[in-house]
Amino acid sequence: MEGLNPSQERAVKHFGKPLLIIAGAGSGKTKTLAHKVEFLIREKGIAPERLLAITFTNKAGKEIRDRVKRVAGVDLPWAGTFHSVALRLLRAKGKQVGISTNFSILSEGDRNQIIKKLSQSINTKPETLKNYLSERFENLREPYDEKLEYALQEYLKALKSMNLLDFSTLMLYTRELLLKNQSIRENFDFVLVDEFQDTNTVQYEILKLLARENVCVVGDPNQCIYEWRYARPDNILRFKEDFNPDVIKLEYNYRSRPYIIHIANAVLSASNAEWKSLIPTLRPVKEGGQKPTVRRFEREEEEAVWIATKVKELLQSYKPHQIAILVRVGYITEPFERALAGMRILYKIVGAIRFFERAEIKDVLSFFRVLTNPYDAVSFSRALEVATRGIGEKTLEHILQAGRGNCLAGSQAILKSLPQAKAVELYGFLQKLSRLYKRLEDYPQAIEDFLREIDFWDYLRESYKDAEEREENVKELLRYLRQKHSEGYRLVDVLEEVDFLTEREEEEGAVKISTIHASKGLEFDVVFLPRLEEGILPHEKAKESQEEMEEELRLFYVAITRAKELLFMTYTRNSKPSRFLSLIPKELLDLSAFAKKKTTYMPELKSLKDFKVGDRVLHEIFGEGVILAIEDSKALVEFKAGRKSIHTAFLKPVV
DNA sequence: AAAACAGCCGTTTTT
DNA sequence: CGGCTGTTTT
Ligand SMILES: Nc1ncnc2c1ncn2[C@@H]1O[C@H](COP(=O)(O)OP(=O)(O)OP(=O)(O)O)[C@@H](O)[C@H]1O
Repeated sequence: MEGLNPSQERAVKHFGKPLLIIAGAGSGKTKTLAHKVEFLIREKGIAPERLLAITFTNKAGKEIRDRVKRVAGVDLPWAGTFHSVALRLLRAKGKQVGISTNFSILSEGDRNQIIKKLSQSINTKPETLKNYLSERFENLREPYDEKLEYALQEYLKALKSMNLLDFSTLMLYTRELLLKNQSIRENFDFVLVDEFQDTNTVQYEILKLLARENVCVVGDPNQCIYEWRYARPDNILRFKEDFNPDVIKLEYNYRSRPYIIHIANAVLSASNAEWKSLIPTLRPVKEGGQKPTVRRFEREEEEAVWIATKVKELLQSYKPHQIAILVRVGYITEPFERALAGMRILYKIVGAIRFFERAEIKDVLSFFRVLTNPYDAVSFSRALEVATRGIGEKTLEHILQAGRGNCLAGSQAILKSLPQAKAVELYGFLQKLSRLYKRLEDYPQAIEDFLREIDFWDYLRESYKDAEEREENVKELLRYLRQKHSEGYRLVDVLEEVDFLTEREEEEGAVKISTIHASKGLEFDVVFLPRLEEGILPHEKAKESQEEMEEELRLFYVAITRAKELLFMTYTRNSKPSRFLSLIPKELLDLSAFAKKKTTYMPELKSLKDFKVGDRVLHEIFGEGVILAIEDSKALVEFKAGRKSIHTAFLKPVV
């Protein structure tokens, strides 16, 4: 088995019992999983169509499919996210749980609209209802509030009447289906789950209903960064109890240079997570490398220009797509865009406002959606707004009533009872829609003509200030449709892809600007981490709870461990430097920029925990000890091995 | 009843 | 800056 170390090889060849692979970043988890898929197919005779491989993103799913195709020459139809797998199951067997199988997916934005309306009707904040839905659907909590439960039931009814499913009801009904029809599990001979730390409760229950002995899950709880979305990193602990798996740990990091790994370990040592003892500390395989740099700037423009200059310089030795600027929040990217553009450096933003969530894109797609699912009132409303004048909320209500939810039938039905002007307008629109419908075979051309018929381009110019950019986006969408069409995609396939796809294909020749979240599982030669400031990382909103602060720390860990060769960490004086920076021992950093300016490394910051003189503490290497004195953030500790002065971040309280 | 407009808010992370 | 709300105009 070439290219694998002994532990990885053991994991690949393991068979006959549940397996848990638990390991830190860059230890080859994904690689091992990919090899395991091939091993199962080639050596164990598992039929590819009976192998379920669950990934965190659809992109990762596609990578596995492509790889299996390349290496083993077979298709792997069941590789994808929980959601895409759920979609396929419900399309095939949704009837068994009362779902009509031509349902469409409710987008995030439209979902929020519905939630907002419902929350108004029960006098709560949308946020409260949204959390309630998550508690009930993702976390499988029992009903615990009468009013909210009422709204939830209304929500379910609304979706049902529109023949729509959102991301959480997709999980909900899938679980229901699997509970009802246990034989579905017989369709799969092996189940694998990557990024297991970011699965939530309902997904775990789904896994339990799909898998028995032939199951392998792979994860790193320290890389759980979706707890805010009800991911449960402790599913790993539950898996250990429920499945009694063999456990294989991987400790060698093949990705990063040693300094980077030591920094990542130092950051992690401040975590108080319950699973800490389970995960081996990362050990570098690579050698050499440069110390990661920390720099401070007055303003974000200055920081951006410095980074852009550095990028320019590094482009001599690194490929553009091997350089990434990773940010905590999307809205701080403008200075970097400006600075990079100013230096004629091509860049690509990922994880920003997603292409298919843009208003103008949804405008165009709404016409298709109405035609494939005439009960989709959300899309119909949007379509009316774009293509007609004088037909609004009230008329739509009448339409829905007349058609008992079917927008197209309802429209036909009320034509007679409408004032003439409105009737003419609506009739004209229905005519155009019907012409579009008849030409759906060639949907790219049909929609292009349709858009012209409804004067869509004028509509764009009138409705939006930044019309040019939006025109560009629509043209991009048309190009995308033409490409899909030429690849043999039917319209329904395209709409399905769009529901889950967040990004258009990425360009090879561009530097990446991405959120840290969206960079999960990726790696880059060069990583810049700007704006490492209090309020940004850790984010202001996370400071209220210990759990969220832990997640912020993990986010920093994930960010650091994306880097293979070079890592640059910077902050501006808009705020105090991130407390997480002070977790890193100075010896691991290149701080030369500070030496010149005679500034101290960083202001003293409180560590995540408070210690007093006399506290018993634990250190990873020196063991247990007692604090003799505390100075700033360092503590003088008496260990068996002697007295040491240690940053409190590396100490854990002994209880 | 629908559209246009003006002034307000507050900015996480996304399958 | 963008999205929402309440108000005014058609
Ligand atoms: N045995 C090995 N020999 C050489 N290179 C390896 C080996 N195992 C993994 N690698 C390389 O190490 C890098 C990290 O691997 P991979 O992405 O699979 O790690 P991971 O554990 O999934 O990381 P993360 O948790 O950050 O997603 C990849 O470039 C991979 O090719």
